[in-house]
Amino acid sequence: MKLTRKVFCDKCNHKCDIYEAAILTGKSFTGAGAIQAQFRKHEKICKQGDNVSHAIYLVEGTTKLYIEGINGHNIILYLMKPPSYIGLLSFFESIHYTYSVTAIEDTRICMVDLDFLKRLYLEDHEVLLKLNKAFGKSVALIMNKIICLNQKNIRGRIAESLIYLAGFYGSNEYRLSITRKELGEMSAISEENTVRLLTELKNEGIIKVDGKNIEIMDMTLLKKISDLG
Amino acid sequence: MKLTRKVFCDKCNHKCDIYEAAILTGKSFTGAGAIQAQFRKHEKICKQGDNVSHAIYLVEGTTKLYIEGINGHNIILYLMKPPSYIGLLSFFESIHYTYSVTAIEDTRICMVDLDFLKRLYLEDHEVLLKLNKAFGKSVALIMNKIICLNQKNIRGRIAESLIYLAGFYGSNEYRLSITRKELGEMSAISEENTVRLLTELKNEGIIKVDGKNIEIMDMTLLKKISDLG
DNA sequence: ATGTATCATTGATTTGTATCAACCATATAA
DNA sequence: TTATATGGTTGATACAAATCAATGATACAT
Repeated sequence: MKLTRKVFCDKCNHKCDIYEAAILTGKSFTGAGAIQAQFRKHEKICKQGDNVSHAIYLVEGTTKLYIEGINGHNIILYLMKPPSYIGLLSFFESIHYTYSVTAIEDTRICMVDLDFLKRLYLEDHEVLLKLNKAFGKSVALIMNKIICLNQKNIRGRIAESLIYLAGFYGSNEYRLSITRKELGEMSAISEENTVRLLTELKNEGIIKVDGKNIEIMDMTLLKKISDLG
Repeated sequence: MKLTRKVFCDKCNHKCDIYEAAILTGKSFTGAGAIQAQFRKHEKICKQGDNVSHAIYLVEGTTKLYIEGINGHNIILYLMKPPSYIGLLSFFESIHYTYSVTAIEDTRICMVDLDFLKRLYLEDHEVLLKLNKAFGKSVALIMNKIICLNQKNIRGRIAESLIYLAGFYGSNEYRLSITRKELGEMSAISEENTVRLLTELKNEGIIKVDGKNIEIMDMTLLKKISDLG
């Protein structure tokens, strides 16, 4: 593998440490067509409709991946934490992003030049299989989302989102890194109804809510609510 | 390329003519891990949840690709006509189908063994790029669908479906190969409201409806209805 | 310390859309 | 030939969820 081009981060001017590319390939090598960048909370990492020039890889922080809909009405498909490929779904069509990604925490990313990545996967098919696998996972998620949003009532939808978040944070007790409005956007519910449902579930003793802190008290019941929709 | 395994169709016992695999690769070669099968109208070609063992390629006929939702309530993502890869979206995750495909006309398909296809794309990267491209296109379509179904009213949704069908059939005047119920499933509308909307648009002179025959009279207006949602 | 934006909450009202019910037309099977 | 299923249509009704409106809480900037 003779990929020796050294590059520097265009934002912070730090040399990219390449370990992200190493993760991508499963190999270690020196020098790569990769640059590093940082984003602060609320900053947009990639924008729906923009040209895709890099494969973006999340190194640190949390982001939301969402579709920008009609008059500022978004749908959040999922949250992302490292390690994950941000630019993935669009990499394969390699024209325009079909979604946007915004940092919900301060974030560090690694941008791998698409041409470079193509060379990578021509030389190493493992890269490709990894990408494919992650890709397929996203698609499965999206399919489920379509059904959820269209066929469950708002109670079932928010239950599903709360369960998803428990998985995302790795615990039934977590501190939300998103606002009520965003929780609504995950479930295609208005902000007001999102709040109402949270207090409703709280009053039923299914969850505990204290500001941003959520605790799922009765996961079995919550799952049932999600399933019956 | 030494892919010489000859196979026969498991349904009709005819030898597969391999031209589909040739299309897949852009090359012609003799013998392949591909079998051919036929399906009649209403027959299911692949089923959501089933194992993915072959890449399925549509050779003749028309199919619908849909997600099976809660209590028999489906959402049709799009229709397919040849040439197109049916098993595509799930090939990359290569575990289970995340959707179902059913013939809406008598259909002929070619099933390419996944292991065979993997060998193909290890040997020829063009195959992969083609698959990726088609894949990306599907994803773009799905993203749009999510927004459409969630943020447009039923009038905007059916307008979008009618426009989509015009593109699919290649003319503003076409004969529906799907029922009213299925037209509704394309737009996540109940069958009853689908019918109501069709007659409504007819009475407004925007479309002509005569049984299965649809003609879009005022495409500009229909587009506006679709856009304003 | 005061103003301003963001975020959260609750109640009242409206409306879009599904559902229910009945009926007709046509094709297919017994 | 009469059944029986499938597809299409229309009207009346019910309800889920968005929207509107008002208000409080918290954080942030000047």
